[in-house]
Amino acid sequence: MTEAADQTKRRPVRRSERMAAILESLTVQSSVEVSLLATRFAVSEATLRRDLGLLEEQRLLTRTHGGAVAQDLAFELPVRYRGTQRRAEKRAIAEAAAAEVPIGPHVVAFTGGTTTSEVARRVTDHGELTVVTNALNIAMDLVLRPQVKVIVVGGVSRPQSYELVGPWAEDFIAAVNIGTIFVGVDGISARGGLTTHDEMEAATNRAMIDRAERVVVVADSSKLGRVMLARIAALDVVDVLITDSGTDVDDTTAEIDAIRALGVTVVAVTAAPATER
Amino acid sequence: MTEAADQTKRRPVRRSERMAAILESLTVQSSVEVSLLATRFAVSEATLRRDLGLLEEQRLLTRTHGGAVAQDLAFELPVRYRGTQRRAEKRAIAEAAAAEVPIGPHVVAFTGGTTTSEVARRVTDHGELTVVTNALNIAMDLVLRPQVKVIVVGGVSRPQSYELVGPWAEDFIAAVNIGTIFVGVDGISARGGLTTHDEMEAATNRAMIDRAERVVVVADSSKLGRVMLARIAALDVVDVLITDSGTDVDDTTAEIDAIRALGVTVVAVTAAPATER
DNA sequence: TGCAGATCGCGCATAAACACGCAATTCTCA
DNA sequence: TGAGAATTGCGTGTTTATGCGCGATCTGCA
Repeated sequence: MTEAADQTKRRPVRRSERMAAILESLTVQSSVEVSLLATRFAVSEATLRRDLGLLEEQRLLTRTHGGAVAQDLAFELPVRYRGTQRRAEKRAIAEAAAAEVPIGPHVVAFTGGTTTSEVARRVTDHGELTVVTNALNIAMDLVLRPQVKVIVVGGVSRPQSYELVGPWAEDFIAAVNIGTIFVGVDGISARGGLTTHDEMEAATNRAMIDRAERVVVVADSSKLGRVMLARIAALDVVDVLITDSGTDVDDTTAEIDAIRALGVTVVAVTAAPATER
Repeated sequence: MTEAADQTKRRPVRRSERMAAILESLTVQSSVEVSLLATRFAVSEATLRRDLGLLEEQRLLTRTHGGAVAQDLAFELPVRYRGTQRRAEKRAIAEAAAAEVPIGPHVVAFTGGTTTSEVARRVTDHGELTVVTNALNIAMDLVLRPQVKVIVVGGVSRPQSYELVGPWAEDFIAAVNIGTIFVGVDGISARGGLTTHDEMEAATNRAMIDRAERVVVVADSSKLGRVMLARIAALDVVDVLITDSGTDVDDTTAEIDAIRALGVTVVAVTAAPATER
């Protein structure tokens, strides 16, 4: 498990990598030591203390004498540390999703999730937009872009997910009209519809969908056929599903066909090959 | 338009290709180095930094020293948007502000600003709290803490300031009850009251103040006696002002006395013993 | 409680990485 | 073919990351 398997890097490891590695260690180990980390990364202990200090400042761990221990929250890493999985797929999906947004002024909405975050970044490259979202991380990303007007749906934040949910969120949403919404889900299937693991999130996402003219679901192929606890909506509200043609072709295509049969336009992208064009 | 005309390319490696390749590396690698990329593409490091700069501008990655990391695992300090000015003062003010919050469950609110952001961090070190804020950066910071319940006021984000404002924000606020609110201002004076440079912000802040039982203003001494365009409220709504005893003692104390005369409890902290650089 | 050793925080020095402006080159388009 | 724009490399001064050494602080043990 400890792929701390020393690569015997003569060269010291850069700060960003060190910090990521430290956090990852803490998800399996619950505590780390300054001296060991210093050896592992081939840097001085002073430098390592600085790293730990920075991480502590962000509340991602707690310093102790001789090292650091995990913060409760470090077990469920926030979005930005979870993103490494299926990144190529997400990116390809995001490219395709950008094509769903018409040129010119338009109101686009995003629910939370790593895939939707990626989509949000791509989509907002293309001109002036108004964006509605209940995901804090997406809002933070977009707020710096002058050509994008960002409307954040108020509400209560579920820890671990940057999403704002609850009755306040739903009241807020009722006052907004959305052109195209990009929905991230934990599961999508012909039988189960759109599902997610959290019931509050499901209700809020449903409210947003109800206010949208056009519903686009973005989900990598691992979500296909999966059914989670909370149902967001049935598939008949969905206009388009953008996914990737995963590796296990059998199940994937079967499920895609079933979804198509329900009237959903399915776009299956191929995750980035060696190079594009 | 530039890269649309992607025709024959036999020269080294062009910018658009480099950028595509960099992004692709990041889908597999999570971090890249300037020096290695420069070698790989046979261009100078200066050019590569420019590439990375452009990509960062589009939020497709995050620069680090010596390279870049994929966007979703960038760890930056949320409150970066106004450097290190008067950091010692803000810190000292934040310490004092933490004392204003009673032990035990309590609803605390924060408006936007660098000082309030610092206060929010300190205050939430001390146990269980419910936090209401219209500042995206504060929300992002606190959402990581399991012991804090974060309620974000929905609304439209003003560019450059992470603050959510507007009529939607005010409607939202009307449904919330606040115990103690920490207000950041651009100016505070006996004559002008609490002021800020943006009128939307002023209205939203005012709405939050109206819902609070206790109003604490946090402002470093450079704000004392200043009057900006938009008035948030008169001083009679303020219970406490926390500031620092600045360098030019004459003006500062005069203004503080005037504010005290209006019934405001003024706490003037001394900026950190540590040297400021 | 008091002591020894480990750990820490902090300031300083150094080297790497950086941003910026300028000039030379290459490319685009008419 | 030539003018204008974009791209690139280099040199400048500035910022950032790192390692070392000092005195202060903490941990563990008697």
